[in-house]
Amino acid sequence: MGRPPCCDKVGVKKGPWTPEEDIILVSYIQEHGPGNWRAVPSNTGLLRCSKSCRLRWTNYLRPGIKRGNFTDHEEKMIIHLQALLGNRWAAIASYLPQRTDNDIKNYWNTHLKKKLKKLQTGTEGHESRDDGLSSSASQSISRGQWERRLQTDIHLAKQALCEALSPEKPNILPDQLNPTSNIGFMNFAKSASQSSSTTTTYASSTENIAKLLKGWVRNSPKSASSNSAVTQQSFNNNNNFADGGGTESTSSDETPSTKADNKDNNNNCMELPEAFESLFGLESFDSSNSELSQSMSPDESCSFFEDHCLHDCKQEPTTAQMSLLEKWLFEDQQVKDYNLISDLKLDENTHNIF
DNA sequence: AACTCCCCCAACCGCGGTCTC
DNA sequence: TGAGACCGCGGTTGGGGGAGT
Repeated sequence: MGRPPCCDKVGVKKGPWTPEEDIILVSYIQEHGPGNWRAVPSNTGLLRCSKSCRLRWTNYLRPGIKRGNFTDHEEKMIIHLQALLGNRWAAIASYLPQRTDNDIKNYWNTHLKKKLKKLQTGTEGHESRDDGLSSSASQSISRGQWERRLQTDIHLAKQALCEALSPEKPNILPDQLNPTSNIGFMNFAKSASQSSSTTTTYASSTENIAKLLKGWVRNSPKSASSNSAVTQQSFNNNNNFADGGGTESTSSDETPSTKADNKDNNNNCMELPEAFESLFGLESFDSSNSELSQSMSPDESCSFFEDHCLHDCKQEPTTAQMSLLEKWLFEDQQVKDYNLISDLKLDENTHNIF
């Protein structure tokens, strides 16, 4: 193991990206679409490793990233999902499409961990261990307890999915959706301007780059599909919608992930276990939405959304799924929180973890 | 005003998983 | 089938900037 780092070559630049580099990268992606990162440095002349390029794109330059403060809803969702999924930031990020996994991770580490820890020490009246909430919340839950909860979650997810697949279920219009579950594509158009208030001068400039991409995604056929790089982060990466299904890959650039996405997209009619897997494993779930572009205007998003989510196979309710999932997450939250607390307390009692 | 401390977040690192040949 | 290449993820770092003194 221990593959040598990809960036230890002499002459590879590290550190903060400059606007010039960003423009070069964005221009290249505009032309070729994201993916095939290996080729990016050589083709662009950027003195960056492929990884750095990918990271810069996925965490910063790609369209639709919301910056700035997390809403209460996002915060609760993160807390809840973290308790459920652990530190699987990419998975968590798939529920918060405007946020990158890195953002969520940072937010957790810098805010939520402390906040919950404080809350916990406040309610429990004695200090907790110093190993952080993440570990206390997720690691302290014994595997058995976690699995028990998971069983319950599976049941709830199945119920939600059944409801979601029910034909009687009214279509959920995008503007009725919860802002965070709404994949951000409705709000995307606003996001750049909104977020600009919380970003640095340079960040603003990159947002401008992202804004430029708005038009690009709409106009460029190539950008539509390629997406390998963004697939795993799926929801986050809604710039790949243009062909309406991720069915076309960028010529020779089709990557494994692209194929996986296509496969996922073709698996819309899921059996329940798969559906569950999609809900928790997220890949399928994500990819079904990965085409949705945050680069769309709200109106475009609505129509696209309706076109692709409501008529496409039994996939109808991508948003409905999301909505139900959230419903499941939050309407049930009190119960779950109670369970979590109980579990944590149980752990505390039985394992003296705190 | 100068200095120190602390926080935040962009970026890096290393590993595991997957794909290709 | 196995080795190498590539990608994505999660943990960690460190520089910039704000807050406090």
